[in-house]
Amino acid sequence: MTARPEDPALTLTLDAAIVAVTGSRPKILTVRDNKVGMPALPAGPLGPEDATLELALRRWIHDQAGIAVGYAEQLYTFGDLGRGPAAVRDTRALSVAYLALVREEQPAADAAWIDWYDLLPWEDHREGPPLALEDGVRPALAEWAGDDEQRRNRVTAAFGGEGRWDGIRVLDRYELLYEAGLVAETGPAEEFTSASATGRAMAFDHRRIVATALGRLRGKLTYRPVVFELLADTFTLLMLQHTVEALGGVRLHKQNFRRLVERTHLVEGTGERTPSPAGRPAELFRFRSEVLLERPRPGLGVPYR
Amino acid sequence: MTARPEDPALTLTLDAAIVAVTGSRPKILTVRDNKVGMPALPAGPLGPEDATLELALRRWIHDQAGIAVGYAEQLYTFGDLGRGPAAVRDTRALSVAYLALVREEQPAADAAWIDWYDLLPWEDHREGPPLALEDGVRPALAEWAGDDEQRRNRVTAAFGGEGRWDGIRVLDRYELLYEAGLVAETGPAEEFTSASATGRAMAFDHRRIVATALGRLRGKLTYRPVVFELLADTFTLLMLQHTVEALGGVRLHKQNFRRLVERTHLVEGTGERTPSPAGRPAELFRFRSEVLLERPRPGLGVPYR
DNA sequence: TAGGTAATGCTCACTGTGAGCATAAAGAGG
DNA sequence: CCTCTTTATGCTCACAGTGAGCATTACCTA
Repeated sequence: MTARPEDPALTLTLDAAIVAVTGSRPKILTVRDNKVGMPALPAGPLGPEDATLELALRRWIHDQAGIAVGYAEQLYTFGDLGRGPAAVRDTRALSVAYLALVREEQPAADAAWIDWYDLLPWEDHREGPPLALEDGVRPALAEWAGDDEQRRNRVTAAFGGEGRWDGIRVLDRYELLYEAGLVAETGPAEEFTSASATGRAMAFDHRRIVATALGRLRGKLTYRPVVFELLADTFTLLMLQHTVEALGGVRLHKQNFRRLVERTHLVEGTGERTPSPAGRPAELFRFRSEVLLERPRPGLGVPYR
Repeated sequence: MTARPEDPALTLTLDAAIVAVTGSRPKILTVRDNKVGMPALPAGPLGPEDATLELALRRWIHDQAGIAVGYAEQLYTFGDLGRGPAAVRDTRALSVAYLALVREEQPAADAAWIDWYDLLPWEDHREGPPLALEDGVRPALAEWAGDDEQRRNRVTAAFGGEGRWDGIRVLDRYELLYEAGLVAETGPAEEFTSASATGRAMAFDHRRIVATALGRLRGKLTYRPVVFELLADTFTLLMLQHTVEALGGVRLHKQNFRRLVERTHLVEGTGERTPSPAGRPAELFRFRSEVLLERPRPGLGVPYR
């Protein structure tokens, strides 16, 4: 019952969900996979020289895309049989997925930033319950579930009942849609090809990885000040709020958000103010890294009811 | 920038942190590693037939230890150079670690259940701040940090300042102790060999995995009803409380705990009562799985101040 | 029958949070 | 200069959740 290496036919890649927020748009970096013709997550190898997985990730992202990753966090390791490019389908394609945050939408060779609500449209509730959800996904799921109580319960758990929406459960929702054959990756590709109710498809299981990343990020917001990894050094409270809203997929009460941010001492005002395009100019703030020492779990959570 | 398999000298194992709670004792299943002479986590291979990593894990745990795992969750993938058994040190020893929960301390061949506070003594605050922490770890860390503000801050962040203790940060704490050379795995093995202030050593980086598991489990308690995976079908509220306390490493206010459990409708009373060994007999409760449909994030969190 | 040990009920103060109302400080257009 | 528009900012109120205790009830054992 000790370690016993096996399974020689094994390939390993590091996949990265590289996230940036531009204004109110959360973006994710994708490359075009020529074989499949769909956007894919950038992936790189683990070299024999790399001391740790995370260092390997940072190395190849820097080498290949010229991006210096700030925050990085391991997400999940995917290793189902049959995943990965067809070329290696006879072997096991293992991939360790990472979430990486960068401050701006940096230009990268051969790559494109995609709004991740184009990939997961039902996750954006900033303008109220999205049509993609109410008119697209829910009815389709209801039909899929039929009278099967098991299925109905799973739908309820993932997508919530009356007024309930748990922003964290991104992966549950994607997996349910996948199983129900409602995403282009499984279902009838024609019906849902692109930008439809169930979003734009990605290569392999990459959309699952994106869903994992979004869920993890939403969860982490609450107890770690990760938002600031996505913002410039100084920012207005509204910019901060927009960033949190973009990630959480929910709109927040402005005054209460301000109160929360100030009460928790997450930021400190620089004396400066922005030349505002319209309206009263706002003060510029910066992240107070000292909070990390003062409170146990500093963060800017989104209150999902 | 697409997937590009590499690094052929790669071995993969699945390591499992199998957890049970007996009364008020959280336990973890270990095997004896004869090479190193220290307890190790059970590990198994990923076979070519295994459809998913989790199924592989369940398969070999069942085959080797005769244990049927209830809840299982992927924890983290470890792949630093130089980790793993010396025999494979020329290759990369990759290990995908899982957390698994079982209902009772089941007997298993060639394996032993260890109280995990023997491994991480500074994590048990049920009887107040543990001596291992106040008299052992803190002074040693203070000495290690010296005047280095960077180090002092890291100590504060992980171990908390006045009265602050974040139960979740188990891994941060272990890693800091590791880096400070205060655990037997790195430091002078003589001083801290066993049951000392910095706990019992394990083979390889397995104590790191245990720390990851404990941290994850403590976090998950708050928003998923995982405790019930560790309890029998019916239980008294005190048994439930003891289990939560065992995992959280903190004592709870009895009446308030009861109020919380009842208000959230996590359990329902069976009419039955326990023949109590002493005192008034308690009602037996069972988990109400319907909560999963009723509230977005049902759980029994431990309020770390 | 008294004492010990838990289970249960209930109160009170305080904090955090959701929702609004109201005011201040800019730029743009007349 | 005055007014309108657009944000930023201040402040209040009600209410739910939570930490801490006090008090009472129900069994068992000596």
